[in-house]
Order: sequence, then C-alpha cells, then structure tokens
Amino acid sequence: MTGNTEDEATALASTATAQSSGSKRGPSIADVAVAAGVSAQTVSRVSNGHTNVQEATRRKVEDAMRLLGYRPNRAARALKSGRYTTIGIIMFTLSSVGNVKTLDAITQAASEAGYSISLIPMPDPASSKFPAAYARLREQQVDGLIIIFDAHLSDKADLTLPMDLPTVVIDSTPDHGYTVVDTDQAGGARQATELLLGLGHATVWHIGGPATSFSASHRAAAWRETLNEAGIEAPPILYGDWSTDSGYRAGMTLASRDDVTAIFAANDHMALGAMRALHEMGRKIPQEVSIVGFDDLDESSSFWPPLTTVHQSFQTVGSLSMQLLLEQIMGAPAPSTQLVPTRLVVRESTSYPHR
Amino acid sequence: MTGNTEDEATALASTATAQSSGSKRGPSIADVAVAAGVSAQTVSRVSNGHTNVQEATRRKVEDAMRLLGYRPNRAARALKSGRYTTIGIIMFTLSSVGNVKTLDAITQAASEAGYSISLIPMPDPASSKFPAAYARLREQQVDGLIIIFDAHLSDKADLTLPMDLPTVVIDSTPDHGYTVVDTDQAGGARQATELLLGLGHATVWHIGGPATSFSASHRAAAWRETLNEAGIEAPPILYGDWSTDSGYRAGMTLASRDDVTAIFAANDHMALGAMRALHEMGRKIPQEVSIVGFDDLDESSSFWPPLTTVHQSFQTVGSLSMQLLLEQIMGAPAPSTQLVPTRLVVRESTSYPHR
DNA sequence: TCAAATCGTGTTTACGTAAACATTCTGGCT
DNA sequence: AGCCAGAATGTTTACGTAAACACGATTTGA
Repeated sequence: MTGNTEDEATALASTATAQSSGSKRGPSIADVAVAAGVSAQTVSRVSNGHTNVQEATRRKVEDAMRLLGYRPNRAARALKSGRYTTIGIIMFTLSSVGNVKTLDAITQAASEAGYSISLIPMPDPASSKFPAAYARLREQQVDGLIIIFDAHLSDKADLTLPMDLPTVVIDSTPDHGYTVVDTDQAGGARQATELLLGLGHATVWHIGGPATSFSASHRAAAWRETLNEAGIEAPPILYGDWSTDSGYRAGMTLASRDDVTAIFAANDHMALGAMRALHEMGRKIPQEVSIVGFDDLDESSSFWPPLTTVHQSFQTVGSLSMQLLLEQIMGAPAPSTQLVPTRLVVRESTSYPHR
Repeated sequence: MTGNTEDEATALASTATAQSSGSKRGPSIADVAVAAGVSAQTVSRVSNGHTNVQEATRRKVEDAMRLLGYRPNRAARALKSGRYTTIGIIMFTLSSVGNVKTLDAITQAASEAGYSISLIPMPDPASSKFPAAYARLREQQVDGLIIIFDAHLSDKADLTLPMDLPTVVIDSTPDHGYTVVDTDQAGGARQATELLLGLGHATVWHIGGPATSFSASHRAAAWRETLNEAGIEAPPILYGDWSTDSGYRAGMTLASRDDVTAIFAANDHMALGAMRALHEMGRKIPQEVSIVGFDDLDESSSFWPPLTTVHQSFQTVGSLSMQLLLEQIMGAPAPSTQLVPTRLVVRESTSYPHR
C-alpha cells in the first residue's frame, strides 16, 4: 500500500518536474493533485487546513506535497481570494533608533502571525516625490497598514490617508481617526521630573524637542504640570531639534547659569550633547548638575557618566500595533489610542544637589 | 469629440462602479477597456508602457484609467508573468545601526526602481525557529534577495542558501559564491592606524571585535599589517564583543598601562566604552591617550571628546547592492566582491603624544 | 502595380488558486 | 427496505493580467 503510493507519486513527480523544467516554475496544486490521485480542490483544502478531509486523503496529499516540494503560490492565492497576507509599513526614514526597534518588533510579530511585511519608504511629505510614493502605496496590495511617523518630522499634518484599509498609526498625534499606539510620553516626563524634585532640586530645567513635534510637546507639558503641582513655576524651555548638537547648544546656555542644578532633556541624544557642554564648562555631573534623558538608548548606560533616563519599550509598541492591526483585519472594531508605559532607569547622572 | 469621449467614459464608469461595489474590488483592466472603447490587451499595453499604441488610443485609455482610478493588480500581474517586482531582504536583527542605514538605502533604491521590499526576519540560525523561517522564505515570492548579515552574528557559516535566485550578500565573509558587497574593512583599519603612527605614536593598541566576526578579523589583520610595515611588532589584541561594556573592560586594562598612548577600537561603541574607562582612570584624551573608532555613528561627533573615527558609507553599500541585484535580475552575470571605500574623520580624540 | 512587410489592435488562452455548486457515499432513521 | 442528512470529494468557474497568435490596414519596395 505504502509502496504503491510512493511509486505512483514518484512516477508522476518526474512528469511534473519535466513539465516545470520548461516553464521554470515550481509544482502547482494540479501537479500535487495528480501525484496524490485526488482533485485540485482537495489539495487546496489540505493546503488551507480545512477540516473536512479524511485523514488518509490528507496524508496522501501531504506526502505528495512533500515529495514535489510544493509551495502555494501567493500571487494566485491573493488574486483569487483578495487577501494578501501582507501588511504594509510606511516609514519616513529609518534615522530614528526608536522607530527601527519598533519596526523590528513589528516584523517579528507579523512573521509569527504568518504575514509578510512590505516596507514602503515615504519621502518627506513636503518633497516633490511624495505624490509618486503615494500612488505606489495605493497599488501596493496589502491587508493592513502601519504608519510609523517620525518624531523628527514636522509638517506631517499634510499627510492625509483617506484609505478604507485597516490602519494603525504609531505617533503622538491626536485625533487621527485611526487607531493610535504610542509611548506614554506624559507619564515618562512626569517620572523624570518627579525623580529630580524628589532628590531635592529646587526646580528642573527642560531641553525640549522641536515645537512641531507632538511627542515633544507632550513631554514638555507633563514636565510643566509636574512642576506646577509641586508649586514651582516652570523655567523657560530651551528648544532643540533632537540632535546632540542642539543639546550641546542648550547645554552651553544652561551651564553658564549657576542656578541650574537639574535638567530634563527630551531625549538621550540632547542629554548627551548637554553633558558635553557641561564637561566643557567644567560643571561636574552629577555633583553640580543632574541630568535625565528620555529613550534609554543602548549606549546611554555607557555615557560619561552613565545617563539616568526614561526607558520606552519600542518592542511593546511594535508588537501591540501588530496585534491591534490583526484584530482589525479579522473584523474587530478599531480601538482608540493605546499608551505603552515607560520605566525610569536611574544611573549616575543624577544625585541630590551638593551644597 | 472630447465631450463625446468623456460622456461615454462617464456612463461606463458608473457601470463599472456599480459592478465593483459588489465585489469590493477596484476597477480591472476590463473595466478600463470598456470605458475607453478598446480591448483589454490594449489597456495592458498602455499600462506597461509599450510603444506600439497610437497616441490617440493611448490618450483615451489613460483618461479612462484616471477616471476610474485604475491601479494594476500586482497579484494578477505576478501570476501571469512570473515576475513579482519585489525583492526580499533577509535580516537577522535590526540591532546594528549600520545594518539599518544599509536597509534604508536599499529601500530607497528599490522604490526608485519600482520594486517593493519584503522584509524577512530571520532568527538566529542556531534557533529552533530557523527551519520554519527558512520554509517561509521559500514560498515568499521575490525576484531577488539581499542578505544583510549581522556582524554580531557568530556561526552564520551554518546558513547555506542553495537558491537559484539572484542574490547579493552584504557581509565580510569570503567565498560565498554569491555577489558580496562590503565596506573596505582593511582600508579603513589601515587609515586609522596610519593616522596614529603619523602623529608620532610608538605603537597602536587594538580593541578588536569578536574572533568569530569576519569584519573584525579583517580590521585586526590590516591593523597588524600596517604596524608591521612600519617595523613595529603588534601588541596583543584586546577582544571585545562590539558592546560599549566590552570596550569599557578593555579600556580599563589599557588605562592601567603607562605605555599605552594610542588605541584603535574596532567600532565606535567600544571606543566609547574605552573612553569612559580612561576618564574613570584619570587618563586625559587626547593628551595622554589618543583613540580612534570605526563606523562614524551620528553621535560620535558629540562624544567627549568628539571621536576621531573611520566613516563607512552604509548608504553606498545599500544602493550598490540594489544596483548589482537589479543587474542580476536583468540577466547580467553576478559580479564578485565589491568593496566600498571608507573615509577617515579626524576629530578631537587624537593628537601627537604629549611628552 | 502588387506582394511583402509593418503597424495597430483584437481574440484566445493560461497563470495557480479557492469559492460555489454538484456528486457520491455512508449511516441512521422510519 | 427505503429514504434522507451530512460528510467527503469532484467539477466548474472566475479572479486580473499579459503572452501568443490572428487580423485588417497601411506602407514599402521592386
């Protein structure tokens, strides 16, 4: 019985091979059907894990598939069913470390769910290339979309996506109409500010991100609010653009003032730049000035001194986004904004104010 | 005439819309054909930019396409033609900054060439998940493959890809059989070493990457060779694992030796760790010890002091890889290894030896 | 002037799959 | 025994596109 089946399959496999050698394509569902001695539809049922197939038949088909090295043709499947088992990811640039980690988590999650990832690069919306990129997106065939906005990007308000496609946006912008996933910017800023106040500092200065960034303004607002709740009037914000250089410039300003003993920078890069300025001006960290960042970069623990910072879990943001998107694809209603909590990581750039 | 055409198209467009509203699919080539009053094949020709279509006909078809908002169905196109206009990218993790920049450049280049990117995450080859990931890769339908090996990865020799698919590998591993694109590791290490020797240092110590990394061993070999050519016997290598922590440990060892005045670290992260060690041990940079890194991270210019380093152009590596891959897809023979030159960036962590 | 070549366009077909419908077979019920 | 429900499997069809071939109209060349 077993021997019979094998012989039959082998004989037919060689036929299939001969046929495919011309067209340079792999075996099709029909080849498997012939090899297994069943109809194509039955092979399809086995391939898609339908239950109404007898065990013996299933076995025969699976053997034939293995023998021929059959792989379902995703294009044909997509054409017929209208489902692509692919999700598109729009990114504006991979320059931000956080976005990359998020992307990594999304990719892993998608892979585990059997989806593949189509990466759609999008130039700055202000760019002349934008219409072309947008057109390409429209013909990209995906079941859902995750948009990772770049915190560095300013005028993203221009970008409207009137699509009837399950979509999750990773960003701090409110009122999208889409499901939004974001780090709890406000909570993180509050943790940082409370730490410094708790150490006994009279006030906390803030090096903020650009005014056009929603995440930056969320962090700044929470910092201000925390100070106010402690009965402290917030000092003026020094605005940077997320870069170490801008942090350096802000740091030079702050370093020249004796009354500055505590700084909360809106990201680790600016904190790094500020620390450089403090070093150059001979201000000791943390003895004279304490500083806290935001992000918890891999290298932040090796800054000099190791940086106290707010850890945000890009991993969680990514996997949560995928989960919400898949639920939408399955037909669930789109949930509203979901915040991912932060965690304060205390290192050596902070202490109580010496003298 | 114009009016006539428009009326006709409009009338037919509504028909098409009504039809498509049921199936929830966009307009097809047939809808456009009817709207334009031509055959489907002619629409296909216009859609693919064939030349043998009369200007007036082309115009009519284009108008109809615009009116109906027609987008070609990639799945159908792929099914029919066997070409997917998609290239797969295998990455082992997005943890390395350089790999991410490379990915960004590849994505841009692919987009410009009209290809889309399918990101295929691959767990560590040693992982139990590897066979499943590999199977998924096989049914992933792509025209070509770019494999970005992680320099952090050790036993990648295990990974054999016996595929009859145009492939470019980005890595320092020799003898792949595939086209290889890589930064000129040896040239960069030579530049770094020569800089330090040229400044008058008696010798140069090396903090190397893990012995299992080909790029690390290329850098180390070129460093040793450069010293030898200058008649200097190379001091023992201190091996790290690319991390700042490992750089810190190596730095502690080096900082305790008075005869160490020049260090070449195999990457910027380890250089950063070493600088921290030097700071902690009270060794002044660059007055007592000069240090050079490799990579030129964005933040390296803001280290304290700003780090002299070897810049490698991930951008070039990425776009060159895409270019070579596209040529292969077009039928060109696979070229051999291509090296992308480095550039030395001199900042403030290096000087002549004081005293 | 007429056959041959060329050009623009239409018709037929196949790519691989899965839904819809059709058919056969099994077993349980009256 | 006769009949029907339901399970297993087969047959037909359509998804949207582009290659192959067919055909008529024009141009070319001797």
